[in-house]
Amino acid sequence: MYERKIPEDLDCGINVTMKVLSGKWKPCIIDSIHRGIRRPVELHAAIPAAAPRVINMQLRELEEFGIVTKKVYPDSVPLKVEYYLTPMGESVMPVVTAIDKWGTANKDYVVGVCRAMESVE
Amino acid sequence: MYERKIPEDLDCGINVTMKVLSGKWKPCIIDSIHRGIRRPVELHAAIPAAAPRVINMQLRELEEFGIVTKKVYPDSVPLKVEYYLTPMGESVMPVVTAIDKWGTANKDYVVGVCRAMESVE
DNA sequence: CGGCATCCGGCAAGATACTG
DNA sequence: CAGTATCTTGCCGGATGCCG
Repeated sequence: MYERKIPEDLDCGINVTMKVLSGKWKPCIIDSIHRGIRRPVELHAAIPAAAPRVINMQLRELEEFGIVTKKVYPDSVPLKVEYYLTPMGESVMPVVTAIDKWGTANKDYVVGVCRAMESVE
Repeated sequence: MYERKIPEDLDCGINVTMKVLSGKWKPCIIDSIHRGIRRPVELHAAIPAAAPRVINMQLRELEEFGIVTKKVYPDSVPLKVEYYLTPMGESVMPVVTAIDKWGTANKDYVVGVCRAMESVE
């Protein structure tokens, strides 16, 4: 669902959620924060494939939508920052959980299909 | 969540689902088919913003993953085709439903945030 | 460490036109 | 109506480098 930029027709509930969750790593990031991974470096360690810059971008987008909040420790050296889910962010968890659950349950199947597709090309 | 093409790291359940649902209109299409909208024209009517070509592309991708099946009526003039959810497709419905539910519940909030963002730029 | 600036490539998706 | 072929484009995200 992470996808491309979203249908502007926000009448449909689906599109509304898409608008907020669209971004290659947003669901992963939300899930990670929910699990207690709060600092950008840690997020990058948890999701190595996502470049720090991208993580940062997506965090700010999520912040704009009130899904996460940023807490800065100004006196900390080196600089320390933490992200938390807001109540609104917590309310999206059922969506993220559903995504994770289906993916986990059907991982083998999907991987199988992917392999088959690759071997054809 | 519809998003860009997905993390190849299919260890994470989230990425697995992303792999299957990524595409600007896939969740909408799945939801529509589930509601009994089966023909491409009807789907286009239901989702006017999605060009027929794109709907077709995404249908084929969903077909590759075994989420939908195509039924052709060869003797029908004009040509008639119908798409159905497979059992695997039905199993994704909880995800789609969760997406729709959250979006519907928070539509006003999200629209509000979007407006605020626009007026700033 | 956190995060902004910049440059660039890829690819999904829009537009259009054409077959069966 | 269903679907393909082309061409074009918007823009997300990857890569690097630098600053506080």
